[in-house]
Parts: sequence; C-alpha cells; structure tokens
Amino acid sequence: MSQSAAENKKPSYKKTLNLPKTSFPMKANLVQNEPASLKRWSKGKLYDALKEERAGTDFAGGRFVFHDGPPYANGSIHLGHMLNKCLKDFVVRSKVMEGMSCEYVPGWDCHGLPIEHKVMQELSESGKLAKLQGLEEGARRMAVRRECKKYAEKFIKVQRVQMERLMTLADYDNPYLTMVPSYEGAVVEVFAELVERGVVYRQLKSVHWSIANETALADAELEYYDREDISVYVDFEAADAGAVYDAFGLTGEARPDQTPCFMIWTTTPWTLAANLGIAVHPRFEYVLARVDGNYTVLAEGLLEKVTKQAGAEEVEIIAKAKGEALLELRYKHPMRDAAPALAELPKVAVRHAEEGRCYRVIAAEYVTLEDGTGLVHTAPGHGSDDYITGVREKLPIYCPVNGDGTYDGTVPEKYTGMSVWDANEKVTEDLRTSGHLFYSHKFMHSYPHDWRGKTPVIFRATEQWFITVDDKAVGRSDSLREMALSATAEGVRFVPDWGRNRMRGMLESRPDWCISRQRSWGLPIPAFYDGEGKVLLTAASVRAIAKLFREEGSDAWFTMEPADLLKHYDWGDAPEGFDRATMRTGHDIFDVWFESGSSWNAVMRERSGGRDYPIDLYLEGSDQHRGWFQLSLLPALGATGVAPFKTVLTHGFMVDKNGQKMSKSLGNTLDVEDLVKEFGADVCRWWLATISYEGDIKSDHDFFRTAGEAYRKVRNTIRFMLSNLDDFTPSPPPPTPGKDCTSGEGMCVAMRDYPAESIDAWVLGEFDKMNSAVREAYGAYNFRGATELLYNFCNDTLSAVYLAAVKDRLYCDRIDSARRRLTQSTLWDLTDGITRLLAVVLPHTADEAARALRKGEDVCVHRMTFVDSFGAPCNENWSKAIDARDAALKALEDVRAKGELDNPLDAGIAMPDPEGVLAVFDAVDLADLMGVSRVTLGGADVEVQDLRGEARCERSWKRDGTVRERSDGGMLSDRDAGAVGV
RNA sequence: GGGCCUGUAGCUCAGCUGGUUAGAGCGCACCCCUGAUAAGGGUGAGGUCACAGGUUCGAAUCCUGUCAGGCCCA
Repeated sequence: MSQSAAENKKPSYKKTLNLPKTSFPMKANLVQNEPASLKRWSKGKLYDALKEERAGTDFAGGRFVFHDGPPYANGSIHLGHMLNKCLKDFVVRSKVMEGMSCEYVPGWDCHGLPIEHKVMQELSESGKLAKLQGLEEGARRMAVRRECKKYAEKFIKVQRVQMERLMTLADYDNPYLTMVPSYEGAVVEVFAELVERGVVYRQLKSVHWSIANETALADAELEYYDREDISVYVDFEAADAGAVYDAFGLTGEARPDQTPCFMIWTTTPWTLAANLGIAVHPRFEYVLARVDGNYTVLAEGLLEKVTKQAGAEEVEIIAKAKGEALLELRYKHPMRDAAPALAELPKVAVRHAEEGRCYRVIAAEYVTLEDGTGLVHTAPGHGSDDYITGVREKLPIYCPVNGDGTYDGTVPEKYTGMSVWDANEKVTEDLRTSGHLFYSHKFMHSYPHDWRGKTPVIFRATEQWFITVDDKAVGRSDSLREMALSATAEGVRFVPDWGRNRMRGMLESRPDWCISRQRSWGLPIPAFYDGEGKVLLTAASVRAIAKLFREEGSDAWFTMEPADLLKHYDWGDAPEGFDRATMRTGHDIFDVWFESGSSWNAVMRERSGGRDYPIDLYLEGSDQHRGWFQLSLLPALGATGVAPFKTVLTHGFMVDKNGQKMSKSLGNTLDVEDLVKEFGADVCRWWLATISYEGDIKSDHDFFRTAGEAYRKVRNTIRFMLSNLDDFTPSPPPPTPGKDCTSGEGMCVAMRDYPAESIDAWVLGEFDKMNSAVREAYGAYNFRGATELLYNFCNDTLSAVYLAAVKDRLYCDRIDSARRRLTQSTLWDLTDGITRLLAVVLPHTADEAARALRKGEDVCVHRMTFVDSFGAPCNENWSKAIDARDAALKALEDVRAKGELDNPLDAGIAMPDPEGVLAVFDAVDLADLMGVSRVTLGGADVEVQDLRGEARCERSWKRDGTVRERSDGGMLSDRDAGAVGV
C-alpha cells in the first residue's frame, strides 16, 4: 500500500504515450455487420462498376473467362453449394484483384424430374391433379409446366439470397436460367448442329413402363412394394450337344448320348417370349451335371442350392468349365423355332443388330451367384442390363409388348393379345407341359410400382433419341468419343491432375447418350411425326424451332399447331414423303443434362459473340466428371470441334468429422444458414479457404469455431496496426528522411528513402515475398496455401516479430519523430497490402479494414488491385538478425525457467557476432527485436545480462543506460525525456 | 462387383522425381507480459507415416494385397 502511495506522487507518464487507439473493434460482429457491407456494395453497384472498369483500358489485366455451373433450383443450399460457390468466388475475386476482368454470371438448372415430381405430388395431394386429367394433353402439360416454373422461380429466389449472403460477387440481377426462351433457343441450336453432324439417332431402349398410365417412368417415379411372383427355372436345350461337350472337355465315351440343357432362372416368365440370349460370367466356374437323369449346365456355386430347392434326387457333376468356354454356344428357344428376323422388326430395334446373333451364350459381368443359376436369361427389350448387353452383342432390341401390356403379333399366336401378367402363369404352364420347366415356385419380393397408380411396372423397349459416341461425325474422321478422349488427354488441364484419368475412364466406357425423356417439365425435342410414323427432324427444321423458341419460349410446343411451330422452316431438307397434313408433335423432352451441357453456347458464346469461348475455367464437384463436364464436352465437341473448357477444377465432397457421408437421415448434416448466422460469412469463407478441397472434406461445427479463432488472430493484427495509425495520414509529399515530421506535412516515407538497415525495410521485404507467394497461390487455386501464408505473416512476421519490436517507438517516441513516422508509414502500407490480399477471402472484413485505414473515406477494397512489390532497399543481413533473435529468446527462456529473470526488459543480451553482420544494425533496433533493454555485440556465447541493478525508465520501462532523474522528478531515459520535453 | 481418389502427431494438413534425428498450424502443458488485454509473447511434450507382404544398400515416398472412407458406375 505504501509503495503504491509513493508511486502516486511520481509523475504518471501513461498519458504522455502514444497508445493505440482505433474505432476498428476487436469484436467483428459479422452477423450484424456483413449485411451492411452487402447493402453498401449493392448500392454502389459494385459488380457492374467492376465489370465496366475492368473491361476498359485502365485495367489491362486481361480477361479471365469463368463459367458457373448451374445448381438445381430445388431446396435450400447445403454445405456442398457453400463450398462450391465460395471457391468460385475466391477464383473470381482473386482474378479481379489482379486487375483482370472476370465475370461471374450465376445460373440455375430449372427443368427436370425432381421439380416435376415434387409438383405432381403437391398437385396430387391438393386434388388438383384429378381436375387436370380431364384436360386435353397439351393443356394438361401446360398446366403442369406453369406449376413447375413457379416452383423453380421460388427456389431460385431462395438460393439467390443464400448465395449472396455468402458474399459471393456475382451478377445475381442477371443470372442465366435454363428455362428462359433465349436459353432454350440456344440449346436447340446446339442440337441442330449435332443433327447436322449426323450423330443424332433414334432407337428402342428398355425403360420402366407403367402399363396403367402407358408412360415411361424414371427411377424417381418408382416405389417398391412387395409382390408375389413366380420364380421359374427353365431348361433351354442346346442346339449342338457336341459343341457343349467340347466346351466341357468331354470326348468319346465320356459324352452322354443325351442333348444337354442350359438352365436359366427368371421371375418374369412373360419376358421369355423376348429372350434372345443367355449371359454367363466369363470367370465363374460352371458344371455339366446330371440331375435326375437330365444333363444340364449351371454355375457350380448354385448347383446345390438349386437342386436341393427343387428336390432333385440324383445330382452328379460330370464336368466343369469356365464361363468363358461356354461363350458362343447355341441353344433352342423353348417357345419358338426361330428368332425374329431383323427385316421384320422395326428399324429402331435393329440399328446395332446383326443377323444370326440370337440364341447364343454371351458374357456379362453382372452375373452373380446370389440367386438363380448363373446363366442369365437375356431379353434386350425388357431389362436394363439386358438392353446394354443386347446392344453390345448386336442383338435386336426385340419388344413384343404393346404399351397396354399385351403381346403383339410377333409372339406365338396363342399369346398374342394376352396381358403379360396373365402370361406369367400361362407361359409357366406351357413350359411345364413341354418339359422345359425344371422347377417353379411362388414367392414374395420387392418390386417396382408406379408411384401414382401403385401398379406394378415392367421394362419395355420404347423409342428414344440418342447421340452416338462411336459413329464418325459428318465431315470428321473421328467420333465424339475419340474427340473427347483426345481433348482429355491433351487440350484440357485438370486440377487436380487425376481428373484426367477419371474423365478418360468414363469416356472409354460410356454408352451412347440417351437424350430423350417422357416428361412435361423440360425442353421439347423438336421432332414431328406424320400419320405413318415418319419423322421430321432435320438441321433446318430444328433451327427453325430454335428460332421460334427464342421468340415464344418452349411453351409454344404445347400451345401452337405444328404448322405454326414450323413457320420459320422452308421444308428444303424434309424427308421424302413426309405427310404434312397428318403431322403432329412428339412428346419427348431433352435430358436436362443436354440443357446444362449446352450452357457454353447458351450463356458464354451468346453473351460475347464467341469471344468468351472456349472458357478458361469450369469448377465443380468431382461428381461432375460424369455430369456437367462430360456432358458439356460432348455437345461442344460435336458442335464446335473444340472442348468448351481450358481448365477443369474439381473439389471433393463434404463428409462428417468421421469421414462418413453427410445425409439428413444420418443426422450429421450442418445447415448453411445456421452456420452463417452463428459465425458470419467471413469466418465460413476463411474455413473454406483453409481446407484442402481436392479430396473429401471433413466438416464439423467445431471446425468453424477454430476458423473463427484464426480469423480473430488475423483481425487483431490488423486492428493493432490500425490502432497505431490513428494520428497518421499518408499525405504527400513525402517528408525529408531524418527530419521530424509535423502534422500537416506529408507523413509518408518514400520507399527509396527507407534506411536499408531499418526493421521497417526488412518487414516490407518480407511482405513482398509473402505478397507474391500469396498471389501465386491464388493463381494456382491454392487457397489453402494463400491463407496459410497470410496467417503466418500476421502472427509470426508481424505480431510476434515486427509489431512487438516497434511497439516501443510507436508508444514512446515523440509523436512526430522520424523513426515513428517511418514505422507508421510502413504500417500503413502493410495494412493496405494485407487487406487487399484478404479481400479475396474476407470481403467484409477486408473492406471494413480498408475503410478504417482511410478513416471513413468512402472507398471499397474490392475496386482496388493487389499491391505490387514495395521494393524497399533491405540489408541482406536481416535474416542473421532474425536468427540472433531466436537465439536470444531461447536464452531468455532458459533464464526464466531457472526463475532468475522474468521480464525481458530487465535483461540485456550479449550476442556474439564473429562475422560482424549484426554490427551494421542499430543497437536499439536489435534490442527492440529481442524485446530486451540493451544488446551488446561480441563474446563467444549468447549471454543474458541481469540489468535489474540499473535504473528503469518510468515511461518506457527500459533500462537502456541513459536513465536518470529529470527536472520533473521522474526517472527517464534520454529518449523519453526528450519526448516529454523535460 | 468395376473405375477414380483418400488414409502421416488429439485435430486439419505439408512432405518434389525413394537418401541424414518425418515438418507446420490448431489444440494441449508450462511460463512471461499486463501500455494490442474477452488481447499479446515464449518454451515444450505429442507420430510403429491405416495394416500385411515385396522391390532396394536404403521406403511415409515404388509394387502387390487387405481394411476403412468418398465420388461415379454397375
């Protein structure tokens, strides 16, 4: 008590210090303050202003063409959207800060089943659907389309607000939407190019088919219910017994004198009428077995199960062979003498087919040993796998079933007109009678049903539109697949590089692209059919529709008469004999991937008259290798001959902290809006910038907290610099070096006037290195590297080293001393440079700081560019000084650990300097750098001196050897006495 | 089942074409400062590089397999 009373009598110097002062708060309050930034930018038309000025000659930074992939206009954005949009924003902002022109036109994918499905459900629940059933088809489709459009618009609005809240700098006032007329027209124009190239064709394909509604269904329209069916094991007699025995290596005496059978299994006996092949797994082991006197072939692994189930009494394995050995063996169809002749089948069923390929054993990898016999009955017209196998094996896509579920006239007469459901029993019965049935039983299983009618669905081949990937395009010597593979191999850059492998693998194995869907909510495929079923779809007719869609929108397809739809068509290339009188429109719409896959044309070529093509960068999740990337590449190559993108960048998927996928049902998701509300967009963005996005991205609520702490560290460093610039204005002209500045004169020091030995020159040099490294990292899309550099610079170079060292002169020097002004000048430049670098990741905070730096001037950091190198002359020995600092700190820590000296200002350091490299520096600078009162050079080892016996300056707390009692009664060092004026 | 990818300190990640005691940040522990203070600084302890084989004088790094996870197919 008495001591403090004594101290009170002494002069207090605290108010004579230049202590930090700033309006830039320590607490960011992002959640409250970010919206104000957004409002300010929006009021200042930031996006438009940037677009305009960067396009001009003042910013000759070049042009970077980025193209946003359209998210689906459905629901709120999730963590994946947040990652995707923010990464895009980092790219765009870093290009803009480099002085480049870089537009970010956001888009939305509007058409498609998920919306239509949801709308149909809502209509169904509200009872409106029943009313629609009474309408004529076109009117009904239009009613659904109107609802879908409203639905899409609603979620575009929702998502837009959410994306803007993430502070992404994009043209949200002018987005591209795949459902607007100009976009639709441009997509159809791409289609016209492909038609002209001859890569568009029509063919049957097996799809889910609702008999009740006579319509094709997508996977999402199926619901699975239990259903009782017949499971049948059927013997298909071999056509050539000798060939089968050869395959099993049986010769002479060893050969049975009976004809063996291939035993297949199916739960849809009605499809046997359309059977064209038997699939085996080439690597599985098969046996020739004698089962109750009959010789039959089936998989070894299923022999016991099947025969036991059927209650066979005598089972004997005669021989074994790999599936591979059975390939190409022939069999006799149990219900018909010959396969349907290709000539009698519709053209669309036989495009890939070759005569005489039916009733063979063929290979398929999907054959399993779970159920059945290991020999899979294959009917290309009635199964998904069967279809693919059929196309590959050049089988016709034979489909003897009408839309109403009855057999047509190509099956044995007794079945014609029969419903397939009735046929199940009848066929089974007939096979039993004819001796082909090995075994049958009824069983319950999960079976797909129409979600609306709850009726069971079947697979049925229907006519679809395709884009061929293997036929050569007209006027070219290569196919789309070949073009795409060569673009993938050479022209396109992939980030990360393995994207190339992934794309190649997918291209190599992909089948022809089925681009048609049988839905309402989409872009119609502009095909017309006459009464005979003849098709009108030519380059010119398609272009005519494209023009019309641009004028009227694709709704016209459902509201206008065919003749009016074709008003821009001159009929020059119409197919011969096409009957215009009976012409009607087709009901197919495009696969939505064709629409989004044409955005390079509908958005990018459209807006720039071709200048912005090909595009510099596509950036999406790694699932888009198969999606948007590939399905943009194919149409673009077909239409323009070049890949639409120069670089493809992919990011991984968000997973939970244990690496498991995130899903609502698992309850391990994080809500974007909640995160933004809790942490603010800048903190979320900081986290996103610091992750390595190439692979899976683990995310957890805690990670955002950690990011918040890192954010605060950076923020505090900036705040500390700002707080030491309160009395500083960087006004020209620069002061004369060495001469003290007075307010009113310029306070800024010109770079060339920096003393090379000053710590300020050193820190500016460090900034230059960091600045160019960060810019390089941004350029390489390495945001993690960039934020790491920035973080370390703020914490290490600045907070721990430089700012700690210059505190003394900032606080204690006379307010206008040359040394202090030099440091302030440096602080100003550092803050300026750092805020510009941070503007990419922390748009709000960087702008807040940039404005605080300029004391309320109405500026915007986002209109600026990165600073160039400061280039202050710097003594090359500074790295040695930093080494010396490390050595000093270590020595101080050792002393402190022994409990000898706690406060470094009570210490001096004796530092060896054998090469004399430290001697060039000011001793006070070195002392400040090491945080001690005094540094002397020389000696053999680093030595800590206890200065507690010397007087301590009551103002600066240093014991620098100049401290003595002054006229005011205080103990002050020379410098402090001067500053106080005593 | 197939293609592509991932698996390094408690956590998030660096570790180039194989070469001395495997690095960083966070967290943690201990300490300092109290004129950046719901701040700042220092020191330190943490790793059988998923597992099992193999190639090599030598492997976190190359090869094979296993396990776990992700995306896309089937």
